[in-house]
Amino acid sequence: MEHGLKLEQQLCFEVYKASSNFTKMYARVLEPFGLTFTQYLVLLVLWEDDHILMKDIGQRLGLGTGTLNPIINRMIAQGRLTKAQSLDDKRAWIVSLSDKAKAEHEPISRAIHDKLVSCASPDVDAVELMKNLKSLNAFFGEMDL
Amino acid sequence: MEHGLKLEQQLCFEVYKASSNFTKMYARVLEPFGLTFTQYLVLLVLWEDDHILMKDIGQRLGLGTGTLNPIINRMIAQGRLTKAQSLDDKRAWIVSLSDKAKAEHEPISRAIHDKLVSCASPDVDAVELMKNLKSLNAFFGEMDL
DNA sequence: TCATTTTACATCGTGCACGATTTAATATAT
DNA sequence: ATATATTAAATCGTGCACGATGTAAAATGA
Repeated sequence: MEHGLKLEQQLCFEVYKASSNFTKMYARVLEPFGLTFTQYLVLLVLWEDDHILMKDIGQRLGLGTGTLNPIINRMIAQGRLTKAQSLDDKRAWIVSLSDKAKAEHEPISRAIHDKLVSCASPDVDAVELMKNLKSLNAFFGEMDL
Repeated sequence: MEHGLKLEQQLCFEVYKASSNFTKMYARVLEPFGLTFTQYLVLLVLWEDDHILMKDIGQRLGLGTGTLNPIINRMIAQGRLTKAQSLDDKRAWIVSLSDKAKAEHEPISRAIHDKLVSCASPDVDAVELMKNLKSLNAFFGEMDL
């Protein structure tokens, strides 16, 4: 059936564009801090739970070691994170926030918040959109096809 | 206000994950054809309108020359596309489908369609989701902040 | 006409994102 | 107890994605 295919094609493309648009918007806000969007996501995780394992960060963000390891290393080089071998399991490494990164929580969150407020659109029902996206992602999570 | 910020943070992340999930799903279907998701998007454009300029492809997909040029070159190397200098404007290059790429339209579309049908979820209201995403992307398109 | 600006494309450097492979540590299963 | 398997990270290669810069062609303007 043509119709169903076409709809789904457009859906994947709209999601693709929305992700690109969000990333660009965040990139502009984060640029003065010397942060990328993905690095910001790592900080979001650690601001919520500090001193966690690489694998736990990867699991929360849906990123593998091939992606996450270089990001963490760059953030260590930036002086934002530290990595320490776990005593319980010598394979595992515990990632922690530096004082600098802790101090950045407030100003960065404010910068993002200010941007979102200044952009608020009445045409976009964020609550409804979130609900649909969560269903979609939950669905993807369960199917591993 | 904390609440508004938190919602938007989650929204950008849900969009980010949804895009990643779609890309992975499409990648698996396209892998037997030796195509990436982005290359498939280029084909979607050309299957609709053949013999168009680089800049028009870039505009439709929201990609700049730094991204698009290497993709087009790889697809030329694959024998899927050809590029010819425009006679009207010697700066511009016209991209066209090879016979191979035209012949692939049907089997690739069917493979994608079969995958989507086999995955159809009653929990996801695709129509509603599309509507919200289109509003969101239209909004991004108008603000260039 | 001729200098200036704009446009279309090419190139470069950085940073994801992914799958595949490797290495070391731990768990398991005889 | 020891071979096997699994796990946590690191590494590698490919392919986006983006901004910045370069180049040539075309459009603009005094």
